[in-house]
Amino acid sequence: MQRIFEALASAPRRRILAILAHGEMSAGDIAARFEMTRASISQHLSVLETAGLVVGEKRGQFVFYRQVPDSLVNTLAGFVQEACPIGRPLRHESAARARRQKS
Amino acid sequence: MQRIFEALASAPRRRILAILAHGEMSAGDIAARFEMTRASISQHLSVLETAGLVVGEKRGQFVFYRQVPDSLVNTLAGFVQEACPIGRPLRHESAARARRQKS
DNA sequence: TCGATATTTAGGCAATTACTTAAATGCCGA
DNA sequence: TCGGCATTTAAGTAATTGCCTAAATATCGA
Repeated sequence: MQRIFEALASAPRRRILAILAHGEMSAGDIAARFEMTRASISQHLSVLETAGLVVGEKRGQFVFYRQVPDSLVNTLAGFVQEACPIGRPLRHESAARARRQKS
Repeated sequence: MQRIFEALASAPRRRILAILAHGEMSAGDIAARFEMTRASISQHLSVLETAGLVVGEKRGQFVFYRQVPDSLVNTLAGFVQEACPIGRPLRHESAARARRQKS
């Protein structure tokens, strides 16, 4: 929980998650999308992995990273449930609030 | 966005949000729930307010804080949409993933 | 108006973060 | 087995964070 939110506090790390939303990718290919050294990206990946948001799998010369399913969304959903005004299931929040605000 | 995730990276600040989920509360009453000086809580409240997650309203001697509706949930929902494997609406995530995992 | 209460602001300090460059590790193919 | 590529680890540095204490600001009630 703490580690997940710390991981999400960094824009490059959020961007890495967005990239990995489309499928796995090697560390080098990820790094190629940033203007930052490979070492720095490796550190970001390690933060994400420690938080349990991604896993890296070494295949030959490369390390392929992918998202851990559920981890992110479950944490955020759980947090929203205790941090948002009670009695408002996550799935209805947007519409329900819009209605309430209008009236 | 950046400010919101930075705000959420702190456990005390997340706890403040959870407290304010039940309704508004004065800065002092919030601070009373923490083992931390009022000055520190005031700083946390200021971070949350700068992020647009809460607003403080001065009434007499007190400043009452409350959550800004939608702000948190909309940001998180928007982020999940681009950071999670595509084609999975937030409202179905938990159940759908549970089913998928079972099969 | 005075003294007490509520809150914020200012200044300082220790710990952490986010980069960097350089070196180490591991795997591949000639 | 050697040279080269992919990646991580190590070490250093500048900037930021989170807390504190002390001081400032504003409001209340007598």
